[in-house]
Amino acid sequence: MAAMDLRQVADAFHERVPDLVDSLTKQMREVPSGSVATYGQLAQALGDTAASRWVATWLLEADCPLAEISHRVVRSTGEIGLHFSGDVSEKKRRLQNEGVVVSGGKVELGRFQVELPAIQAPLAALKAWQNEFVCPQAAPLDLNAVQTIGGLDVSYTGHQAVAVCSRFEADGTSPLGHASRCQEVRFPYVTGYLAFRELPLHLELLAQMQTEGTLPDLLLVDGNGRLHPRRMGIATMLGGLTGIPTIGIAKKKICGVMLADQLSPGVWEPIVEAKDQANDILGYTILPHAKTKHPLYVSIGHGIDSDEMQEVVSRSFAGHRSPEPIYAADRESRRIASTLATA
DNA sequence: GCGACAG
DNA sequence: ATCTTGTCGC
Repeated sequence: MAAMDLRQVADAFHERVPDLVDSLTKQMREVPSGSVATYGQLAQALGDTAASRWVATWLLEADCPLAEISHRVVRSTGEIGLHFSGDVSEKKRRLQNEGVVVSGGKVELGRFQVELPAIQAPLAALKAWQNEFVCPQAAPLDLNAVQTIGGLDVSYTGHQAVAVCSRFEADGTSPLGHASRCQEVRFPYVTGYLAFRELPLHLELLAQMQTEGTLPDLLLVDGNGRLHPRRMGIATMLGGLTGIPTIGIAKKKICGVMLADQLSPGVWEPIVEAKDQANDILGYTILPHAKTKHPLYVSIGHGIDSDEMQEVVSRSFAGHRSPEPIYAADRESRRIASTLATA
């Protein structure tokens, strides 16, 4: 594939990422005094109930611009839930002041729940993007032609994020150095949408590396690839956007089930959507070594097949839970993030 | 009560 | 991911 201009790819992607805080703010204006909405209802209005936890935690943040009306958002059970002041009775007081009846710690939703007007649902649009995204045809990977492998990870200090790409030789365990990029992050973490939070960083970093001539031939990405509710995890989207072969490496399972009953150190076990779909392998789980009880979840990103993926990841293990490129990127990004903490 | 889902 | 003390083990 002809080399992509990653500067342009990064700009185009950034352009398409919506501002969820803006959308939530607009929705909250539709919840008047004397009525309530639920966390899930607001998330659904944004396009996916998967965002309900983010809605709840965002409204609890001390510096949230919506704090003064956050008492109007309650749980789907009618329980009033938590309040940013740290005092639940304060939330109850505010609700009662606005005419909302709270009895037994609960609000009668049938009587007080607001009806939200259907508007632009940013998460629904992103979900559609994931479903429709087609990775450009990639040339078959020649593992012997791979010179360098990169590990990509991100650490945070508040809303400041630090992305690091750790470069390694093709053996997967010989370090060559790091490249890093710091940036403000607005998009929240919502299960299934990690790409929209972290890809802007990764793409900026890779565009920078392309300029320096240090772009790796293969990338290990923190997060999933095909092992994703819509088969479009961050590793897959990154590979499709850049044309660089990618592998997704996750420490926790996002979906699917393991076919086998047991896990043995060093053995790759397929993950499928359900046990009656054994022919459609989404990814693999593996215990890197006998010392760990917690497995890794590895899946194809883009431009590489399962055998090659297992070969590359297996030879990148060196005593840590994660493959060395990911482990190194994790440590370096945390180091830099801790540097920014008091700055 | 059960299930639990990347960073 | 981050917030956090001590504690167990190489």
